[in-house]
Amino acid sequence: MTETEPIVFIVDDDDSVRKSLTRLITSVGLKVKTFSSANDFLKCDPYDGPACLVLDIRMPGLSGLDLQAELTKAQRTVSIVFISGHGNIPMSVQALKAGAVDFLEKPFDEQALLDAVHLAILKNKSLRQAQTELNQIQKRIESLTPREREVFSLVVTGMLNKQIAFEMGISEKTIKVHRARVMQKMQAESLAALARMAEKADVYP
Amino acid sequence: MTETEPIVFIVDDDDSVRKSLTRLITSVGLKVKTFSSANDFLKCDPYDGPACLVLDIRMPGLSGLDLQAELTKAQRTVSIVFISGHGNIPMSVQALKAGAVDFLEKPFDEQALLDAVHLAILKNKSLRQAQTELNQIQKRIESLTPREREVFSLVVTGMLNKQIAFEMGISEKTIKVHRARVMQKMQAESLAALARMAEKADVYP
DNA sequence: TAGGATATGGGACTTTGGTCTAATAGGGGA
DNA sequence: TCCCCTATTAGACCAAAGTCCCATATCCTA
Repeated sequence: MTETEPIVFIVDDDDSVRKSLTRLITSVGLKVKTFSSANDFLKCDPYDGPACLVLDIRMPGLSGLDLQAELTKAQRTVSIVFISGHGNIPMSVQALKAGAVDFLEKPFDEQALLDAVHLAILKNKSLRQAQTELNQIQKRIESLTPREREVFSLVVTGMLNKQIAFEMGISEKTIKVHRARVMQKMQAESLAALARMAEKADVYP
Repeated sequence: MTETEPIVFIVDDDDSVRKSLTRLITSVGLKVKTFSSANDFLKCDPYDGPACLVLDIRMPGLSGLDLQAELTKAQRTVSIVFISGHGNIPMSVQALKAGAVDFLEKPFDEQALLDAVHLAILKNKSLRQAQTELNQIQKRIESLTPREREVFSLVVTGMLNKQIAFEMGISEKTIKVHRARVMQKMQAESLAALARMAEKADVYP
């Protein structure tokens, strides 16, 4: 597994802002890709790696907040640092409540922006990691047959095969069969590992 | 276990604001307690139940943000809804980054405030619940002897007693003894339950 | 209609975990 | 000095889980 390089996306309709941001961010060795509108960014291929988005609030067409909403809807995980020339409090509140990493006013302190970008990349990395892990677990759960899923959810509560058999009204022998398949399909080498997966996938109420 | 009643604390130096807020919030059946300064609130006994704090930003003495910082430092879990007459973007950003539930500008929409308060109470409830659960688990972990803790962390990775014994260079028999004590002290009725506790307490890297 | 996936079970066997009793040994506090 | 906690181990035994190999009965699809 190669460590993918982080990319900083910049979406701002102002050409000079894009240029100065690019200069600033590339100066610390980060890769940059710029877009002059939210729609351009939405049209581009979702980047499969740690990504940060430096996003202007006020733009013709889709606004920064609109873009944020679209990305959330499309389940594209980018960590956003907002920059605004004429923002207001409700905007900043909405942005942060929707998960933005920071919200800076123009003219911003260069170091503050770089800090925010680095933090966003870090957060994005761990977010992506947690997400892919969860996806894998859920995909495995989907590969279970209905009966296996039933056994799975009872097993991870700590019930004995005997008890599960009674609960489901079938033989303990059959539970063993299902259970073995669950362990195999979930790729769990131990009950402890299975329980951890269940915990992450929120199988418990 | 009796369900403790939620309380809405109001901290604002303006008498008339306190009064109108109290009227509004009690009108939906919530209990209210008011304070005219941040220090007064800090001096009062930490309430052990779901709590929401409606907090003014600008006040003589400690500001709302100062109070938020103090509460965080003191590990007092209250969910905060900020209200501000003369706030600005950096303030709102700081407040939300520090975990505030909402940040409303005066004059605020009454329904918006009530919604925020209700949301804050909900969040506070689940926060408190997760916290007390975590505390219990950590207290139990602390009650383990060093050797037991070692066995604990190896057990929850799914290792067999035999493997743990080899890893620790002692007899499998001893592992069984430690393991039994771990289950007892952690109040886990099954390996699955133990693994879930370990997951919550972040025993894994 | 043949084959695959699913669900169900039995028999026989091994490994693993849990429990009970009992014992030894060192460190530290009353 | 004596007792408690901690750590260590043994033997005996039972319960639980996992693993073979096997068989039957659906249901759905190619």
